[in-house]
Amino acid sequence: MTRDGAESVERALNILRAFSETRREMSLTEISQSTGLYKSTVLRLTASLEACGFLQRGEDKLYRLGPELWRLGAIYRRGLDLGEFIRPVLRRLVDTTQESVSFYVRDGDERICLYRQNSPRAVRHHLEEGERLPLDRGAAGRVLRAYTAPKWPPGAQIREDGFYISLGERDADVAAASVPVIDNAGRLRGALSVSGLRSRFDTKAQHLAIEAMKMEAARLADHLPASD
Amino acid sequence: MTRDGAESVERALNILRAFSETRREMSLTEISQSTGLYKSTVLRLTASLEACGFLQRGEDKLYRLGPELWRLGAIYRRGLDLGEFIRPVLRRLVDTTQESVSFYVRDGDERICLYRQNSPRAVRHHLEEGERLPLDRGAAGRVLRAYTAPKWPPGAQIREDGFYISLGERDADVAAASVPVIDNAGRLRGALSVSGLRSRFDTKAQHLAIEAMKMEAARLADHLPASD
DNA sequence: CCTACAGGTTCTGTATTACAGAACTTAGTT
DNA sequence: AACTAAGTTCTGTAATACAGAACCTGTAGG
Repeated sequence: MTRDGAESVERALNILRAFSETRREMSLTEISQSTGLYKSTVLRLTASLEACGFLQRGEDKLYRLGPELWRLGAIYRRGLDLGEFIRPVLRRLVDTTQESVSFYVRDGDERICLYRQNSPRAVRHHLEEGERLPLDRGAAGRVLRAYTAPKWPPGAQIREDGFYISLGERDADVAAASVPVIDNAGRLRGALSVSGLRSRFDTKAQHLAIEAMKMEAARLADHLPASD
Repeated sequence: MTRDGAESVERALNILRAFSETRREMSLTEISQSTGLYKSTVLRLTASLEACGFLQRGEDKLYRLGPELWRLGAIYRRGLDLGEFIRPVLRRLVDTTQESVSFYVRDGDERICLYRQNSPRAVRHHLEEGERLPLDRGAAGRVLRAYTAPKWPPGAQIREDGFYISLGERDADVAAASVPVIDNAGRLRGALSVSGLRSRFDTKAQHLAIEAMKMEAARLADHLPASD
């Protein structure tokens, strides 16, 4: 029994959460192994998920995520109102820096990578859209925190600089630089981040990335639609 | 008790489904009214939804959809692999026709509007992405059925024509034209559809829309990434 | 300042449900 | 034909989720 909720609901949601970019389809047995639930339990829970449009089961017996997630994900995304403007920016930044570029927003004590454009280079920092990362580590995390928690002591310096560079904070081989995206109403909408191999991301590359992101962030400020 | 599934799971999923483009946030009482559940039941089910990232509750006590839906919706969308290619097409078709343009896929006995670009005109056919519509009515529904149910008698003529025009099939004032999008492997990927006021959508406008959609569909065929 | 109302939260007895897990079915492989 | 693995069905029972009353809190109006 869960502390406040409904155990069977969380079991069903954990079935959904077992899907990922690399696990877009799963058999009954794979779901059972992944979630630790008995197959008969999985069968019963997936029947409800299918009935409500959250899962689909093909004639091959494999389960895939269902269209209701698209609809709800689109509602969530439109609440954010950003993709249309952010994606082209990320592409231009990849062209300029030749490194991977992301856009993050804060969610509680974490940050979420909403949009991502990976570097064309074979050796690159890999990350998936939708992934959650800590707030207290990594360039984008610190930038988001600096602009959303005014009383956080290190935030003053970050706001003064207007950017943050992390060298191996989350992963020893990865370096990243990040700048905030603030709209014309003065509200933080998220953080842009360029990340790549630390050995490549020298002072010159850092400077180039920061200037390019600052320019794009300023452009975005003029174009972002007002949020609610 | 549900026939095959878990009743509490379906209740929780119905809470999620109560959200829409026009109801992006709801109070506890609104969710209770919308779903017909007791407030204490809603409180318990939403606790699980929040714990798993499917809902968020602000300090204003309002519930909003959570980031896990973005992540799962993105997985679903990337499974489809289309948005990147379809959206620019829809914009060009809106420019050409000055009417609303959609892209649909079949899902069981329904079709889903995956992507949508509305007409800039004040009076226009409105629809939301993610919405489900019948398969047996409306231009896109018939096109999808013609290419996915070879034995459906009216399908032969539609395949021969390569398009379908509906005049007031779903809504008396709305007319639509639709063409299939078939990739280079010969697989149907969905249907493009232009829709607008019937009084405006005369023979000339229909012809223009169909030719423009056919051209775009042919271009898409060369660019669509292979699906699984 | 007091009262009323509406929304949100807590609590609990009990009927109902979801589960574990065995047994069975089906399909594929050797 | 035998074996294995995945999927499906079944059921006794422990555990759960629920209804709905009671309570709490904040706001508005008199």
